[in-house]
Amino acid sequence: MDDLGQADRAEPEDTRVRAARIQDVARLADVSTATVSRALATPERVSPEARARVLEAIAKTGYVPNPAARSLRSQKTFMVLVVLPDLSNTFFSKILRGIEETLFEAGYGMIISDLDGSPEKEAHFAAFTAAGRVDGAILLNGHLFGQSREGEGQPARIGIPLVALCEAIPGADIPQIEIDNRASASRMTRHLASLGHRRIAYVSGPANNILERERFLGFKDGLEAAGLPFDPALVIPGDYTIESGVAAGQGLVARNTRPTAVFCTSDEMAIGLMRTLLSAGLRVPQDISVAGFDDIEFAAVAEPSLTTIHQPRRELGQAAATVLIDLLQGRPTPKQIRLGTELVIRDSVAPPG
Amino acid sequence: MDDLGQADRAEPEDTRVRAARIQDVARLADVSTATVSRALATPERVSPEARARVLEAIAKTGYVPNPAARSLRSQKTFMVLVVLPDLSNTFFSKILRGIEETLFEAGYGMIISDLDGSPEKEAHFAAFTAAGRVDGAILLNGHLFGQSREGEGQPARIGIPLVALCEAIPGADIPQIEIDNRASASRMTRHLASLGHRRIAYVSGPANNILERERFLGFKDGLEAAGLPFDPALVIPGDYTIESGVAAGQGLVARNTRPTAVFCTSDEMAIGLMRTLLSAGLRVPQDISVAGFDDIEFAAVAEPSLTTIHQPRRELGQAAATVLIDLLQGRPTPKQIRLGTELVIRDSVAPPG
DNA sequence: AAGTTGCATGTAATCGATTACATAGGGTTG
DNA sequence: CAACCCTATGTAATCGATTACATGCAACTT
Repeated sequence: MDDLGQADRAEPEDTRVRAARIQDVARLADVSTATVSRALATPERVSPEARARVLEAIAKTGYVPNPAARSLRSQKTFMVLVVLPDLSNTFFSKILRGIEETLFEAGYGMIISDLDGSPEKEAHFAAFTAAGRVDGAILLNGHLFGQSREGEGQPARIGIPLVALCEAIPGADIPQIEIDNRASASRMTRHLASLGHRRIAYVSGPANNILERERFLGFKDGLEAAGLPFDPALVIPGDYTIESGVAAGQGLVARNTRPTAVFCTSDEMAIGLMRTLLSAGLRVPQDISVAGFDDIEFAAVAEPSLTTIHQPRRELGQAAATVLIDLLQGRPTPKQIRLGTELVIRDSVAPPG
Repeated sequence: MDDLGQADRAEPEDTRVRAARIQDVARLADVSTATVSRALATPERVSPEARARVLEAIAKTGYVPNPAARSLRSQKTFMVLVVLPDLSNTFFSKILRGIEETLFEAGYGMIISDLDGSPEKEAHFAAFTAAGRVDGAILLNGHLFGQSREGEGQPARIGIPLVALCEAIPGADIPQIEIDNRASASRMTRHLASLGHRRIAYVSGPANNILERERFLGFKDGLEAAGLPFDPALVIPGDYTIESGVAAGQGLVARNTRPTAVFCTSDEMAIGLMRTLLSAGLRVPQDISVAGFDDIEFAAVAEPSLTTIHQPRRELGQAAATVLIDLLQGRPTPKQIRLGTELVIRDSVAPPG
């Protein structure tokens, strides 16, 4: 019966080669499939001789375990979902790299979901995770799946480990990996003030964004620490994109009394804003200082080079992946990790003229 | 026996909720599992009444098919691997977005592999695909898995559909999605020549890179078309990164006779190079013109704004994903797609001073 | 009315691994 | 030497879907 079964499928003269199965390895090594499986998963539980024969057979057949079968039985996928709001944003790419390399070393693959502000996409990926296609997820988008719907702090329960990266998720009982946005924004504001700036404008992120809220608080902290009044007229709405920086710049150019310094809460906005100021004939930093936030690659080669807050993006990604893997493997994890930032002083900020 | 089997696993008072299985749906809808499966896969083969009951049961249970089980049986994963040389490179992010959105609409997920120049990572992902974790792959890295080893045009045979994006893979019998690099480079060269530039430097990509080879041929085509001689002394090595642009700029600054225009084969190099020239007190474009290639987001807001070749990055990604999906679903596909580029004229290029 | 066709559905084999349980054999202990 | 334990290994159930094959029934043909 066994032989018949084997013979049945033994038609290798067919056109294409079928991938080797665990049975093929077992037969070649003259052991059972259980031993093959054990030789790979728990080598210490298999005799050295058997192990050697199995490894040889694996090398000979080029056997690679079928992940679908493995996952079906063990309920593990060795896949992690990374949810982000905008894949084409420069800021995320280095973070992704940090995530990817850490996951890779631990044997996990990375599936990316670019939500792009679409609730249906979000619903799809919620179902996706619920269906057990991934073992865990890293959320860069600032909220849990379906949190908008459910109100409260009780969103659709996803039964897998989650980690929030960069954008902390208020009320969610999951590890948060982030920088201290408030302190960093305060730091930059104080730096500007310490150079003598008294009228400092603030180009914001999107309303309701958690980063924006923190940075805005930090901005006000900084003003207060420097003994400067807060003037709402100096708050310019933005959304972290180059385009919104350009728009903010146009608004500034049109004013008759201008601030002497502008603190943009992303480098992309700062670069877009500088561009607009320069085109209008203003000089940076002589006429107006511009500061950014993030320290993306282009900050150092902008003209003038950009004074900004450095975020350790790669390390943020690595930390998030590490925490998630610890969660997945049942190790204890911290509830919160805060990585330090640095004030990077370049040429776009100077004392007021 | 059936009942016993059911009773066996019916311990729902346990702590966590188990995901609904096809059996749960079948029982609730009072049909067999086969009918549930058919109601989803081939609705026309199920009576309207049964279908309605199944759909209702699915809604009630929140059933989502287990992908591991489905994939084990049907040998399909609905996952696509995207292989790229450097995830943190700005150039790729918009392409990725084009790929992701197209795959998503067709019901496919995207797994990303950042090779980072590591042969072992490449080997890992070759095994990964061979193990059937993905249905197909989009290669942005210019060669097939293991092509370096095997020599010739006969690399380790991966039994799944592949598509090459941006970097054509010579000798590989797979669809290629790309722009006409040679014609585009020629176009830019002729543009510079037409403004009166006679000494045009060329900052190259990495040696042996297929894009580099094509663009270099285009550069020489352009010179020839304009009746200009080719001078090897005006070829400056680069590797598409900002840093190599900076280095190229330093080399230029140190020369006593300089070209009047520099054609950089990536925007990142052009921006790094401009930065260095400006820091050295040279004016762009008055003293020296600088042109780029790619038209990344920052090209328009660089100072001065960058004259470059626009690549339709999102559309490239979409086209590659579309072709791959067609391949996966057995539809006929073109062997090659070439998307058009555009010469974008901005401020970094002017007639020689 | 008997035979044929086709639709809707159910039964059970199957995909390929993991792992609970069973077992054989060697070693240790009293 | 009997009782016991431990190690290495095998047997077979199991994960949850898909799908080949079987079946029952209604409608149609001659």
